Amino acid sequence: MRTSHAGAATVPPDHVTHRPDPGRQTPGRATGASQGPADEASPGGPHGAPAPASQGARTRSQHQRRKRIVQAAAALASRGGVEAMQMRTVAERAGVALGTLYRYFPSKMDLVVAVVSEEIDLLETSIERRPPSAATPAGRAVDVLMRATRGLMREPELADALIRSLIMAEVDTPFGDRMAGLLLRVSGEGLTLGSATEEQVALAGSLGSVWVHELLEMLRGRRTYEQIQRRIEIAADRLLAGFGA
Amino acid sequence: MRTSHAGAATVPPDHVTHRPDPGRQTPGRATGASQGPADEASPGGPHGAPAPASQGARTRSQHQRRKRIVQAAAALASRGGVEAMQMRTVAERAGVALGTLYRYFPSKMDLVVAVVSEEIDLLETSIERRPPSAATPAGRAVDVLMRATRGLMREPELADALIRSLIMAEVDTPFGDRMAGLLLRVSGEGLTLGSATEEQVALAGSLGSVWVHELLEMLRGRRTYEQIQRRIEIAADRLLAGFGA
DNA sequence: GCGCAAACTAGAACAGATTCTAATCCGTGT
DNA sequence: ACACGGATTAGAATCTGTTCTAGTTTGCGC
Repeated sequence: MRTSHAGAATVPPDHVTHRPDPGRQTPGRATGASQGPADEASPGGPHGAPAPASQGARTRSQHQRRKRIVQAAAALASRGGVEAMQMRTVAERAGVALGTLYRYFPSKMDLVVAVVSEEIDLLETSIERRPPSAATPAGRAVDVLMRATRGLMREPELADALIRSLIMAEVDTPFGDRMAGLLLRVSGEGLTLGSATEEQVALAGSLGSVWVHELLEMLRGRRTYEQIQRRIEIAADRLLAGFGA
Repeated sequence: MRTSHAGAATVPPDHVTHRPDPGRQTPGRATGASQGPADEASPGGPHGAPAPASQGARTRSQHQRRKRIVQAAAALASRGGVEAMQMRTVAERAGVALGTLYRYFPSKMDLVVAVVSEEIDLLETSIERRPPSAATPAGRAVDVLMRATRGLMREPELADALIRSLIMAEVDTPFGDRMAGLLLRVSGEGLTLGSATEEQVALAGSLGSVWVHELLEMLRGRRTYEQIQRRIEIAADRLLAGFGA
């Protein structure tokens, strides 16, 4: 059962799959949610960081371990998709016990999310290094989205896996908001999720969801890169009209 | 392994999950895709109908059987979501053997898709019976989408399950196009997927993906009905501007 | 009435995710 | 140096989707 445990331990509970959990009811043992007295509300760095517990000693090797895990996962996923990224295999490649892997990532989805996070980090870095130069807000947004699209296209297996998981994930880490923020940032001058109007945030979010959808269609083989570009342009032109400073 | 069989048999291969299948490689036995000499390219009615083989005799009881299965599946899903809709259980409730269930629906996803199809049929029927009356194209589209939203909200478990599966499904049955067509129909006078311009189709599709995304957010508990409505209105106003006859 | 092929059935078998167990490690406080 | 608790580990055990097997049933043409 996926009844998420209350994040308790001195470990890096990197999970994100929480959900209201509307009375699941897997027969069999009904382990009451409980276990560790130790508490701590994961400070939550940028992406779900390991969040060292109280002290901070073992943290070092734990960071390494987490890194090895995500790395192994990404490697496996990049060829063969999520299916090839089997928990046993990941654990093996990362040199940790299956149980440990599950301690770091309560579910496969959490692991996938971690990998996706890294990808998004990469995109943001790329954007910083070479900001979109188009004249219009829509143009800049399209630039960013297509850049991301190209990046994902390079490893279709991984992309497919990640995008799907991303959508499926009962993620607490709003990737949607992250993309919306990114789009807002490149669209208007000093726009941010904070300073933008509710309408602007909604519109940026909408563009983001259109992009994800198109991406999905492409991965299904129903869209070519060009078609996506065209569609994103069409949507962006309307959704982001009048966003310029 | 999900290496889809070439649709061969005198049965109702209701599947839809096909995918390029980029070299899967489950170890163990590597059963060569083969088995039935009988062939037949499922005529494919509206939604993936049972598609009787050559004759047409046994079809009757098969229709019943298929109906019982989908019904059982929907019932289970409506309380407990996809997780509660276990293949074994569905087969049991429908009074068929697990093997038979798999003959009708090659994978769980196919079953889910069948259930979703019924839901969409319901929506289309509802629209016909009581067409949206708003004055603007956007208004009518919003009307339709929010009506669908309310319908899905009634059975959150089922909705969640279905929407997710729908997105995930490597469906050959483009639900997206179906929604887009529906939206086009209520937006412009004689608009249809055929008569609309490429841009219009793209825009209707975009609105559809925004809706799905918002729905997903709602199911994740990050949106209220009102928020969705507002966001859909915002997006529709821009995306469907100038759609009137 | 007989024989065949496809559809069905019951149930075993497999695979991969997730959970559980018992024993060992390791860093910290004493 | 010693005890303690959380972190790890190897591996068994569960759970559920999917596949496979062997035997039975059913509709049809002869």
